[in-house]
This record gives sequence, structure tokens and C-alpha cells, in this order.
Amino acid sequence: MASEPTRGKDFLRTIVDEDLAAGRHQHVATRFPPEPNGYLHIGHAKAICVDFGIAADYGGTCNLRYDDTNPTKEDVEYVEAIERDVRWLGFAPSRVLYASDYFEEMYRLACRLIEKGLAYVDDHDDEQIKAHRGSLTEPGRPSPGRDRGVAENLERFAAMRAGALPDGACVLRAKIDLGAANMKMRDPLLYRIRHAHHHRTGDAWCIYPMYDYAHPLSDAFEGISHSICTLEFENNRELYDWVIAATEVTPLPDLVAGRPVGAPPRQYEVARLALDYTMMSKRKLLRLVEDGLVAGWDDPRMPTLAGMRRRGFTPEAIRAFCDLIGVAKNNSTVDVGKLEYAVRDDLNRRAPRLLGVLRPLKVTLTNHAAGDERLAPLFPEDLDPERTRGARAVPFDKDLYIDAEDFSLEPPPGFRRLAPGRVVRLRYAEAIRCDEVRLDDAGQPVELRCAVVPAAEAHGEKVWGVLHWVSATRGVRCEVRLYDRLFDVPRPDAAEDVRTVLNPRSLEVVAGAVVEPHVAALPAGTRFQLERLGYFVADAVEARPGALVLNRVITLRDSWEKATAAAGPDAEVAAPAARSARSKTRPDKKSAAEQRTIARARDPELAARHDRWLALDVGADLVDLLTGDRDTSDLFAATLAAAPARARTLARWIVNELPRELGDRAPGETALTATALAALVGLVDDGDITAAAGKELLAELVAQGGDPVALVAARGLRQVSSADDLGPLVAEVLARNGDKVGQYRGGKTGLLGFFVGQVMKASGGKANPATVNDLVKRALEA
RNA sequence: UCGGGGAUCGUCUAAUGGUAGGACACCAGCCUUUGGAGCUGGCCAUCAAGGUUCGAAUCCUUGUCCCCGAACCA
Repeated sequence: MASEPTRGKDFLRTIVDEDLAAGRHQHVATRFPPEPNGYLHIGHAKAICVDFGIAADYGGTCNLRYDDTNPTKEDVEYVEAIERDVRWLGFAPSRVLYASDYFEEMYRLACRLIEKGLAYVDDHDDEQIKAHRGSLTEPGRPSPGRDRGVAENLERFAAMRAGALPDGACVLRAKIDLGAANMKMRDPLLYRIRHAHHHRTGDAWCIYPMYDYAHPLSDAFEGISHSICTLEFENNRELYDWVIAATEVTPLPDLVAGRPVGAPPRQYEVARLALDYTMMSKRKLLRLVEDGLVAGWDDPRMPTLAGMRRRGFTPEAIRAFCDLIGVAKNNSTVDVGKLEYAVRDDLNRRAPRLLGVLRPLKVTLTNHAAGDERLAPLFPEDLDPERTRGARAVPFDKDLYIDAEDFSLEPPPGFRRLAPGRVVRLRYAEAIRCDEVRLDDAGQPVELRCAVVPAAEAHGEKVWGVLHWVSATRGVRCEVRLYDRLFDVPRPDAAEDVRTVLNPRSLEVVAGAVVEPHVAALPAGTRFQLERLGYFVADAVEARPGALVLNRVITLRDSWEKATAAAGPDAEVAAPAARSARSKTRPDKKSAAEQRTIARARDPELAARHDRWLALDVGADLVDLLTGDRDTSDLFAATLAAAPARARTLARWIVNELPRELGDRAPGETALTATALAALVGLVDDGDITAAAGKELLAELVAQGGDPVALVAARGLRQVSSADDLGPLVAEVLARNGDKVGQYRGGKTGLLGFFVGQVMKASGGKANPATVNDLVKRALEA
């Protein structure tokens, strides 16, 4: 039985499942919220696939929402490019919306905040605000305006909007907590003055909301259920929730018409995509464009969707790549090889095979007349076994070209191509033998005179390889652009100056390539393979009828080149992850152990218990853990009173097993009582029930309370230890898993745990594990 | 001397106390009129140390390392 490939649901979909099951939401609503200040890149593609993908999986909706709250950086050019790229990737937004359309409503809610005493106008400039914000380890200090009255704040905020004040004169801030450990909560800015033209609202506004204010409100207006962003916003989540609660924002009816809206939106963070040898910073990408280091946002070497599209990547390949890398919270850097794999895998299946020559070397057939052709299928047999995907005629003439690379005067070992005196096969045509080489003055071959060798193999000729070729008389001249990675180093983002990490060979223009005529007949946008060379597409921007310009999308996998380049200069080892200067100076966290010590120093009762319990047969480690806080300590004291002889077991259960059931709650907040816990532990300690049953019971006591002894009796949970009772169970499990029995006997002894687990489950947790182990082992080895 | 996150094959990612799985990469073999594709096999991981448990990647403890946070950016 082939085990089907398992891919567990990612953590976001797990959360969505739970929210749907719990009734928190009936409808899944997500959004993709780019700021229109640059072109979308492959990192955004991941976000798009997550946002739109989850909505699609659950029959929900996903809005494209421009987060256009900073007029100084944004532009309609980007707005248009973004929607085009999203649609090209294959996703249709449920709605296309703009945060700037919510400005009036946001302003209204800001006034509400002021009225509630939760926001104020601050006259400090940015330097003063910074100085008053404190540091990671020191609290902030209030600025003079912090305690102004509501009426005055309202008036001043209105003045900000009215336009009388210059940029930077004042800001609106939330009044939260200047001492908050989370810097984002130290009275964050809500609005700033910007006398700037907005690409959409024009000059209607001169105050603009900040991200932390605009984003949660936009989500709430649209009735978003799950708001997914990247890891660096984890600190913003607390503020996100604050804004939604403080403004008491509700969905806008127009935006959620016809669908149920459940609980307020919640933010979830996922790792952003990092790709080695790739730059993701929009700012640095913009520099590349502005400095003319690339031909534009859609330069085929750019990691932008526009660039990849022009290069010839397909949306299917990019989506497959996003599936491949998954969604998680680990900081990770994906190997670009995975992207390349996805592109090749997609193109392999869809691209017709044609012939073309990059650097032509003339071959004259000495025993072939002229004007012939060869019929060649467009796809190899493994992709088209029924031969239904078409064929074309390839001109075959006396004068041909092969690629210069495919000929060597002195072939190195392992060179399976043409050389003087050798025979090779021409793809889809006859074999030829190189009888004569004509050289130029520099000693370079300029013409090979070859004879066609009919039925070479049948005559026992050694055929050294198969070469691509093209007719010299009927081939089509064209320009071909060969792309390599734009950057030379694994982490170009880390470089101060991008110029230093640019790969000087990222673009090679081959002017004199020749391809078979069929290439020119392909519908625009068709990706095709030139056999043995890679995948190509006509450049959509610069190709003209009669002046073909081809982009190489990607090379073929090439095990020959890999073998030859093995000793090559790939000396760039991953840059040592230079520990940031900051992390060195960072204070260490106060450890939990220290906190317990401090608690005892402050609370004499805890200290007294600590000393007293040291005399018990419990162990110093456990006593330490039991006396770090009152809740735990009280519980142990109470259970100890009920069952003084069981101190050690009691301690273990409280320390090791209880936390899992409690979660964040204190014992007193649950249905669990000390007497019940003591009784439960007694049951386990005496062997009346198994540890497994004990844990199940504990979960129930925490949830609903009850008397363990009575529960055990009512459910018949007493431990079963006799081999007579357990034997049949073991036999049944083994019979049901014959294949695994075989594997076990074949040496896969790790399966023992599997069998024991199965028996334990079958017994409802009542079986004595030691007996089961024994029984299983004996049965397996019988 | 703070707050928030994260550590599983070289890489990405599963396994919610019961077989550490998949993919990419790599290596070998088969096949091949693409040094492609395909097929088969192989190498390879739970950050460390203790503890609880019949059984720990998973629960408890201690420690280590990494990322983010003090824009009128998003």
C-alpha cells in the first residue's frame, strides 16, 4: 500500500476550520492589501496565493484593497500594474477597493475616539515625540497636550483637517499607555498632516491616517474575517485589536451586502517569502529601476510579476511554486532552485519542442543534394504517446548549422558530441560523420564537411550523441536574450550598495541565432523549447514581425554542465549570518526561575512552604516549581492535606500534567477541586486506573468537575492487567495490521509503539501498558 | 535589562502523546533520437541537557541560538 503523500493543513486553514466549527464566522472573507508604491514581486505572489487561496478553499471572498494612505509615495501607475498582475496570476478579486474611500468614515471614528477621551492632538514635532517615547527598556513621558479637554481636541483636529496648519505642525495620537512594553502601544500616531496630492482623493484631504489606524478599520468596514499579514506585524496586532474595540467600528453595509459577518477581524501573521539570490525590498528594486541598472520594472531579470511574465514564467508555475513552499511562521529562505523547478516542470508539460541554434557553425553535407524536409513531432513520446499533439516539417538542406558548442577539435573525456571523424545523429534526421574541418586564421573551426551516414547504428557505427540543428538556407535569424540570476550573492538584500552584488553576466544578448521557420509561426506568447537549449518565448515588448527577439525563460536541467562546472568558482558560501549588533546588547529575559525566586522573596508564605516542602520526598526541583506562585502552591497544599502520603505523585501531576489542561487559566477558574485531584492521583498511584485514563479523567475534572471514584465506577475505567483479557485485543490489532506485522518482523521495530498505541486505544485507555508491551512483543516475535 | 515571535533532513514543509512523512537539491542505476523527461533505489533531520510517560518532535524544567519592535512608512 503506497502511503499517499501527506501534507497537513497549514496553520491558517486549521484556524479557519476552528472558527467555522465554533461559529465565529459563517463566511470566510480575506483581503490582499498592497500599497500602490511599487510593482508586485514574487513575495507578493505568495501573499496573493494565501489570501485568495484560502478564500477560494472555503467558498469565501477576497478583496483587492489598495492601502493608499500615504499620498507621497503612491501612484496610479502602480495601481494599474497591481490589478493587472493579480489577475494575470489567476485570481479575480471579489471587490477592488481603496482605503482612501474610507477616509470620511475614518475621520468620523477618530472624532469618536476623541470624544471618548481616547485620542488627542499633539503639538510635538517628530523629534520631540521620539524623545518622549522612551526606549525598549524605559517608559515614555507624556507630552504637554496629552490631557487637553475633549472640546479643544475636537476643535484642533478639525483645524488639522481644515488645512490651516502646515505639515508636521501637529498629529492626532491615540491615548493608550506611554509605559507599555509594546512600543506600538505608546500613544501611537493616528493622523498626520500632509499637504500632498493623492492619486485618488486629489486635494480633498490634507490629513492622512496611519497604517495602524487605517488597516484595522478597513478590515472591519469590509467585514474581513481573517486578516493575514507578515511576521513583522506581530507587534502591531495588539494595536489592531485596540483600534477595533475603541472605535466600536462596524461593517459598512454596502461592502458586506448579502453575506453574514461574524466576529470582528483578527490578524494572523505568516513568514514573508525570502528567496536566495533575489532581492525583495521594494525600495531597492525601485533604485534598480531609477538608476537604470535594469530596463524597468518588467525587466525579465526582475523578481517582479511583470518581469517574470515578460521573461516567460507562467502563472501556473508561480502558483505551483507557492504551493510547494507552504505557509508557516518560521523565518526561512527558500532555495531559488524550487522556483526554477516549478517553471521547468510546468513548461516541460506544455511547451512544444523546436530546433534552433544559438551560435551557428556551418555544416556542409557532402553527399546530400538539396530541398528536403523532415517531419518532426512537437512533443516527445513520453508527453504524447498517442501522437495527437501535432508535428511540423523541418527544412533539411545541404547547408546546415549546428551549435558551435557541439563540436570540439579535441573532445574532452565524456564529450558526447561531434568531433573530427566522429558520427553523431541529427535530431529527427540522419546521422552524419565529420570528414573535414575548415579553420579560420585563428584556428577556429568555421565549416565542417560531413557525410550523411544512412542507418549508422545498423552498420555498427558508434553514434556519439544527438545534436540539434537548423537549415542554413531556410532558417530564421533572430536575437536571443539569455538571462542569468541578477545577483551574484545569496543575500543581495543585505548589501549596502546593490551595484556590488549585481551579476555582470545576468544578460547575454546573442545576435546571430538561427531557428527553424516554425518558431515564427507560433501564436504570440507561446512558450516553446529549443531542444537541448532551454525554454523560450518571444519578447512581448521588443519582438516585431520579421525581427524576432527571444527570451530564454530558463535552461534545461543540465547534468553535463553540472559535471564540467563542478570544479567551478561557486565560492560564494552563504554569508555568515552576522549577528546583528543590536542583539548583542540586548538584555536577557528574566528567566522563569528568577521570577519564582522573586515571588518567594516577596511572599513569606511561599517561602515558608518552599522550606517546609523540601523535607517531603518530592525533590528540590519540583518544590521550586510548586512555590513560584500562589495558585499552584495553594493547589498543592490542599491536595497534600487530602492525601499526605502521596506528595511526590501529586507534585508530578500538578507540574507535568495539569498545565496542559489548564491552558492560561488558574486552577481556581476551572471546575477542578483539590479533593478530586487528590482522589484521581490516588487512583493512578494505586494502579486502579492507568495513567492514560487518569489524564482523560483530569481533562474532564477540569472541564466539568465530578468525583473521580464515582466516574471510574460509572464508566468501568478500572485498569485491565490480565493477559487473558488483553490477549484477544492484541491479536485483533495484529490481525488488522498484517502489513505492519510483516514490516516489524522485517526489522522495523519502531513499529512496536504503533501496536501498543493501537491496543491502548482499542481498550479505551484501560489496558495496562506494561502488560500490553509484553504481549505485543511476544506475539510479534512468535 | 523590556515586549512579541521562531528553532524538524543541505532547503522548504508535515506529523496536536503511538511508524519522524513529503517535496526540492544531491548521489547511483535503468531508460532515452533532448546530457531533457520518466522510472527505481539511496543519502539526510527533531537546537542542547535533564524530567514525566509503557511510549515524547509534541508535556514539564533549565539553557542556547535566530528574527521583529523605539518612521509623522506600510
